[in-house]
Amino acid sequence: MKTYEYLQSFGIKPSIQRIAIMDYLLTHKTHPSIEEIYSALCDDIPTLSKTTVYNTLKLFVENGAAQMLTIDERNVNYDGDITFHAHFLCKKCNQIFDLPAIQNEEHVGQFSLNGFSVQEIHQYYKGICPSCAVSQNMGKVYEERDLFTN
Amino acid sequence: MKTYEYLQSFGIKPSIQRIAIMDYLLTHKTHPSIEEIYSALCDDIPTLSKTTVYNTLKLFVENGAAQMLTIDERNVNYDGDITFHAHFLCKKCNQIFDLPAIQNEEHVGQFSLNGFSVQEIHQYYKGICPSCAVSQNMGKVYEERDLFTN
DNA sequence: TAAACGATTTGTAATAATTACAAAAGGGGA
DNA sequence: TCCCCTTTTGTAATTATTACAAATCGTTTA
Repeated sequence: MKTYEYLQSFGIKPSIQRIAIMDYLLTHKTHPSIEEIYSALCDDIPTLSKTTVYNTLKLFVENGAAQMLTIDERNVNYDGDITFHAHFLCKKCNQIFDLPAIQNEEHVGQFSLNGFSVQEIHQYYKGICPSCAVSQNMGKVYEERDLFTN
Repeated sequence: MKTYEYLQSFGIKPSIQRIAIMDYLLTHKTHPSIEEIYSALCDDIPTLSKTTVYNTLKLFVENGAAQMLTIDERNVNYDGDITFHAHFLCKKCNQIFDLPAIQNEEHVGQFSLNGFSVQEIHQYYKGICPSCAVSQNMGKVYEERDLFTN
């Protein structure tokens, strides 16, 4: 499906900017921030305003075409993948990764939990990602070697 | 246990400010923001600086005496309850509530998931809380009545 | 084709949260 | 009391986000 049709399927009227932003979300699984999207698209759309990126992503979220992640305390991130999955934030490189969610049968649509009307579920993990764990261990190795060389 | 002993049990050297902030966290289950804590304690400690509140909560989190919640995109919130539980953010009143977590056996301590070294798990729900749901329905009732009175 | 209208985009300015940093204050031990 | 280290404080800077009005765009209508 073409991106402008995809937007229309969420009731969103397509525009150059909206198509470009949704395209970016669908082809970059990096859970980008506003800044990342803005910087990346500035080359193609030199007149692009950061306000447009804010407005557009707000529109996408309101229409269910994207989800907003609040895993990183520094800024908000966006995900064009609206299927149910968990996210992992590496405390070292600040990258966000997809992980399978702890399944519970109730995750489809709106449901009630202890009297609370739940519209969204977010499962966030924080820690160290595999590649940062490697460089962390390399650091340890260097430290140990230093014990001998000193 | 007195609060200064509680802090010491996490390796935190007590001070007037640290005790007051931890006391606030332990007696207010509102998941307060920096601003809420600062405003509340200004009466008792008139010289209190907001920077101290930031520094202190960072220290608490680093020492495992409190947890930082990133459920609200507007600001960070803190929780003195360090037991494993989920959180619910009401999109209407922006209050945060405790809910039981989806249990998974791995939630104790650090563990590995798909090669990712997990140090923290957060389960966030977003939607409408019971009391806001009531006022929302009342709004509907008023609207319906207006259909007749107009 | 041009005028008109509503929706979208843009740029700037304001707001709000957070961080950086250096000076001041506090709290023991010698 | 002096000294040293830690903690606190205040201010300024930075950053993310929002508000808002002007400009632009697209489409419809005359």
